[in-house]
Amino acid sequence: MSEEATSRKLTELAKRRGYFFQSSSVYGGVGGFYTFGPQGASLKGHLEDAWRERFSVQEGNMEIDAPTIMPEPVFESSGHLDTFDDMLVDCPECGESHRADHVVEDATDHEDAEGLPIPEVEAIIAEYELVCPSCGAGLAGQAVDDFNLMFATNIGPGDAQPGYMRPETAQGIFVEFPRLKAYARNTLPFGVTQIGRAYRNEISPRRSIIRTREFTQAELEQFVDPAGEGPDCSSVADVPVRLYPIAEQQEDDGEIVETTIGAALEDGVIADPWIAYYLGVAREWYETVGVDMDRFRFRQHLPGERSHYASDCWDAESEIDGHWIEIAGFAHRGDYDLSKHAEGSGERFTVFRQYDEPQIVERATVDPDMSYLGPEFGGDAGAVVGALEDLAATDRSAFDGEVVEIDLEGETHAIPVEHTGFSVDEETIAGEHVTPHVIEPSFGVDRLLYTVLHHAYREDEVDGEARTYLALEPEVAPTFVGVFPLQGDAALEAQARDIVAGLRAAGLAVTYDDSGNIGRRYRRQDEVGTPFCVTVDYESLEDEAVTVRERDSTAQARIPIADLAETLTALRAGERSFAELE
RNA sequence: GCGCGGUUGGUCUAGUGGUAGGACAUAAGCUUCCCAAGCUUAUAGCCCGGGUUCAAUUCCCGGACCGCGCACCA
Repeated sequence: MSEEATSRKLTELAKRRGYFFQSSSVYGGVGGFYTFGPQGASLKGHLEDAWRERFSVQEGNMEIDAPTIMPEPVFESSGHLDTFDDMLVDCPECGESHRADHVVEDATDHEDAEGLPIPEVEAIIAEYELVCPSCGAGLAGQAVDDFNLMFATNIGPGDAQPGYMRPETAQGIFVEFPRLKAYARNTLPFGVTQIGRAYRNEISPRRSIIRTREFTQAELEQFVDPAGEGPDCSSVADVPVRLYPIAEQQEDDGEIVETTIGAALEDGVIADPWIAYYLGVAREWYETVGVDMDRFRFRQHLPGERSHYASDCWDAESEIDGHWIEIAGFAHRGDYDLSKHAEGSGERFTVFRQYDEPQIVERATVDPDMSYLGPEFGGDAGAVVGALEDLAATDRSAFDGEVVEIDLEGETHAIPVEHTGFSVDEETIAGEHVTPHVIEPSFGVDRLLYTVLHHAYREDEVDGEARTYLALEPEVAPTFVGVFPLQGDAALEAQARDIVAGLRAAGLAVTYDDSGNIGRRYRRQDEVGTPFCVTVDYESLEDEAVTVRERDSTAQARIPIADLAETLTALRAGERSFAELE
């Protein structure tokens, strides 16, 4: 079975069984938008719940939920308005599309064509008679198109307040940093998570739900003190990982390095301990939700590949269709975002770091006697005060004599020191304001869901009959247990419905099915990945026990109805294995 | 955005200038009963717009969408 065949079968299964499908297709559909059906919405919810539990709850981080539309200044500061904006020019001969700014930069002295207005770029192309990099045809006179990957909108009536659909959930966290750090009681490190939708007006959405225009991210912004210690990595030191670092990618025969988090950190393959820590946590977590570790690796971004904000970045990649796709990114964003928002908003995006020991410093200050300076200097009095303050900070010896001399617009003035209020005092400095650095593990939920389905897809034979099933982890499977009466019989149906009610009351996701023969019902549940089925037969009416059947092995075990909820709950939690029930 | 290929019930697919057939699935009934059994019946389809034609699901043009390649993926 080729990988492409799996993709086709999975897409068909996803449509037919309600995992995901093209959105708005009754109106012809729209590219890059998918609806998650009943099974898909449940699976996605379970994946999000599992992520929240691991990365928010277990890490002691805080989760927020920010708007998907934000006003223009947010994206002016974040850089998305400029760098998310491409200029494209089409070749009239071969039809190839090229980045106009790159064409200009490659062939002329202009180094920052991206910042130029479009008419100017068009003029440069005409002036230099630039040609298509692919076929050499002249590009002069071709229109340069402006394309920003953010969806634009207007907030309120008219166009006075432009806004954009967020292209990543991260900005919703960054802009609220001043308030969030207060919730963290002004102490680093702390982490903030968010699970939500993000939007990118992709030129060409492709490959099912791998690249869409609306997608779900689960992001964690870990705010750390740049001079602080890293996290305790001992819990992840022994986690085995497959790494594809820059050095290996640049080799002709570069290979994936099999190592552990601890060793990679020690060898410097992973530079930052926070990145290392979260790579370890992520690797363990991915395995619990059903990512095949034989088709999983961490790949480091090449220098030219990194985002405008990142100093280092590792991607988690899963193998699908024989291709590696990015399912998470772990970026070191430095203080880029917080500094930019501090600059853009004028607010303070720092945390006060207390010194272990307060520092005592001598500080020379002035407290000028304005009743003297005012009459003496009139309108220049303010400037004189400024000059005195500067002088006190830079050259306190100037105040040693009876008078102090200052320069004001080329003229020298002598001011009696007694009127300057000059003094040298000891000042206690308890700490300093630091702009935190940001470590950002950013997960693509849709791509994870696709990976989990792909890695769970199985075909086998049961009693000579072909079978398709999804070997989903019980924790994330949309339906946990199917309950069937062995045949259409009022007594069996009544007991089966009692069992359904009991299992639902115990918090399990249950489906009831009395249609068709028992084998057909097993196959239905196999195909959507339900891990267990319970069948009520005539003996059940006598002995108050039912048959529990496991999806992957099709093995069966007889369980008393009284123990059913408890047994199934233990199976879901992984506290018991099915084999020990048989 | 460019190039190539494609679009027929829920899904997969056959076929045609005179509006379509199958398989699976679904529903009802009979029968059977622990792994997709059988019989009967039912529901349900030619992506959209324009052109050519007496007549277009079919031919032509445009569009939407899907797949692949290029470009793009901050």
